[in-house]
This record gives sequence, C-alpha cells and structure tokens, in this order.
Amino acid sequence: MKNKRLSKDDWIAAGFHALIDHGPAALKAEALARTLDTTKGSFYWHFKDVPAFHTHMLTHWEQQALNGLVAEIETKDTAVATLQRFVQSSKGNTNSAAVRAWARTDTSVAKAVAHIDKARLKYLTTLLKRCGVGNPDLACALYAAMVGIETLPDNDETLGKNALTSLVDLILALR
Amino acid sequence: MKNKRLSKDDWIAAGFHALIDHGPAALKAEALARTLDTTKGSFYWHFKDVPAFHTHMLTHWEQQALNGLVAEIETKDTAVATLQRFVQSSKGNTNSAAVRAWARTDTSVAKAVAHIDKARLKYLTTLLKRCGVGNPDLACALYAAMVGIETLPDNDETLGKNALTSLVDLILALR
DNA sequence: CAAATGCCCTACGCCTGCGTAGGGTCACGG
DNA sequence: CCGTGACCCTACGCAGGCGTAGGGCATTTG
Repeated sequence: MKNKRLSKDDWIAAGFHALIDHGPAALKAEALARTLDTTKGSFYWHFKDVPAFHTHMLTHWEQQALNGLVAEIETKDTAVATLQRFVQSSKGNTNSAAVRAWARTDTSVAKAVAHIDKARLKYLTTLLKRCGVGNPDLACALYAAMVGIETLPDNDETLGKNALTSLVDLILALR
Repeated sequence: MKNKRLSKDDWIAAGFHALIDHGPAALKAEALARTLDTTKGSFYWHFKDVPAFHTHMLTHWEQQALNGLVAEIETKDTAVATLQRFVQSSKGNTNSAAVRAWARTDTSVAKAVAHIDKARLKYLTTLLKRCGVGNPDLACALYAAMVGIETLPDNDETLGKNALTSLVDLILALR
C-alpha cells in the first residue's frame, strides 16, 4: 500500500470507503491520508481544499449513477424482465445509503440525490406503464420500498430480496 | 430564551433539533450551548460527557418510539383502519430519518434502530395477517416503503402520502 | 437570616483538523 | 547527466471541540 504514487481517483475511492464505513464525518484530509499511508500534502496537491474534494466525490457518484441508468434503459429485453432486474439492482448499491445519509448534512449532496432520484423514479414509472401499470403512485411506492430496503440495516439480505420480488409480483398481478 | 435554568430534557430537545437540521456532527457540547444561549458548563453539569449525552438522546428516542407502538397496538379499531393509520403515522416522524442517518456512524444507535425496526415490522406483519394478508414478505416490503418515504427528500409530501395509500389498497385488493 | 445545594460561568491545557510555505524526491526528456 | 515538473513530506499558525478546576449567583432549606 505504501510508496506508491496516488491519483485523484485513489483519494475518491478512499473517500467512499470512509463514507460507507464511518459516515460523512470521516471525509477529512488527514484521516484519509492515514488510511492511504501518506500525508495530507498529497491531498492538497490533488484537491484545492476539502469542499472541492467533496464535489469531486459527488460528481463521481452522480456520473456513475446516471451511467448505470442509461445502461439500464438501453437493454433490449421484455419490460417485465427489465423491471425485475431494475428492482434488484439496488442491492449492490451499498454506497447509495451512505450518500443518502451524507445528503442530510450537505445541501449540494441532497440536490444531487434528489436529481437522480427523480430520474430513476421517472424511469421506473414509464417502465411500469409499459408493463401495464398506469398508476404513478405505485411507482413511487415501489421506489420508496427500494430505498427503504437499502437503508434498512441488514436484517437478512434474502428477506429484503424476497420482499421486493413479492411486491413486484403483486403489482403485476392486478392489471 | 436566555436567563432560564435548563433541564436535561432541554438539552436533549436541542440535540434532536441539531440532529435533524445539521446531522450527527452537530451533536457537540459547545455548539449546542450556543443555540441554547448558555455555556458548556451547563452541559457538563447535566451530562458526564458527550457519549453519555448521546445515550440519553438515544434512550429518549427509543422510549418514545416504543410508547408510540404500544399506544398503536392498544387501539380498539378495525384492523384495516388501524393499518391505514399506522402506515400514515410515519409522516410526522421527521426525526426518524435523522436518527437512521445517525445510526450509520454510531453502533449503539444502529442497534437501537434495528431493535424498534424489528418490533414495528413484527407488529405490521400481524396487522396485515389480521387483514387477511398472510405473506410476511409483503409486510417487509410495505415497511420498507414507509422507511423509504421518510428518508426520501420531500419531493411533494402529498405524493408520498398517496403512494402509501395506493400501496395499501393494492395489498388489500388481492385477498 | 444563614447555610447548603443546584446550576451556571470563566479560563485553562490538550487534541485534532484546516490550509499554506517551503523544501525534498523521483521519473522522465533532452 | 542535468534539469524540469509531478508528487509528496514537514512544520507552522489558526480555529474549534473536549473535559476540568474553581469560583459565582440563586434558590431552597433550616
């Protein structure tokens, strides 16, 4: 881990590790430097200051989320199968909950989260409509369930997974 | 606001205000003292140290949540009406999302949240069963939706409300 | 009224984090 | 082989939070 030159992205990755493991309060230059076996001299070489680092992390996350959505949209599959996969896709997002918690203390983070929430909800709404479910409130409820599953502590990962599939089945049953 | 003697509960209330408005990082003795127009001398009179203050806040919150649940259980009403009310009851809980975010940085908070989540989910499961819905995964999904609604930024409060009622209607429609 | 107790203020030493200044080291191209 | 630029280290001053010592005011109690 030591005696290696670092890049911006190394710091950003370390930032997300710290955010996930210890919350937004761990996004400090000196603390991150310790985990990277270096000093904050490196940090202040790559980033102007701590807020600049934060915005770099944020745009990185937002970009990644949007890319995922675009890749999702461009799948040529049946609408129902796409829906199933999209609903399950939130399981891997261990950072999504961390970013959401971060959003409570930083306005620009909150704005970014609201932005991609809006996009994902819109996509889910049209996806459901394509499955024959026209009620947008149901899309909202399903999206809320996805968010809830990922913010809930891990009370059995399988339970949450079954919960979402059961919910999708229920929604698709009444058409 | 000034020249008034403070109690433990005044500090705890200020703590929750700070937690909701600025996140867990705002739970500091000196910062809270400023908002209460006093000094940290008062804080260290009422509490041994900052962690002790945190546990006081936590037990206060846990107690309140459990009391709410007990009051909920003891209502003599039809099962369906009780379900409707219970599902809507999460709207007023503006602190619930803040505590959930706090739980990500403090293990004991996480344990407390997991505890009351388990209790509420169990209650919701039996409530649904009493309404004729036996699938526990649906209870889990509905609870996740409640949690998701309160952690989502306020993209129209009415939208979220309609989402949950629509979801409950859907669940009750298929029996 | 006097004394004791509850509650708060001030001032201090310590630690941690911020951002900067200035210098060091290593990898290159010439 | 030398310089140049990218990258990192060290040391500093500043700010803010922690917890404590010791004293001050006010309210209750005898």
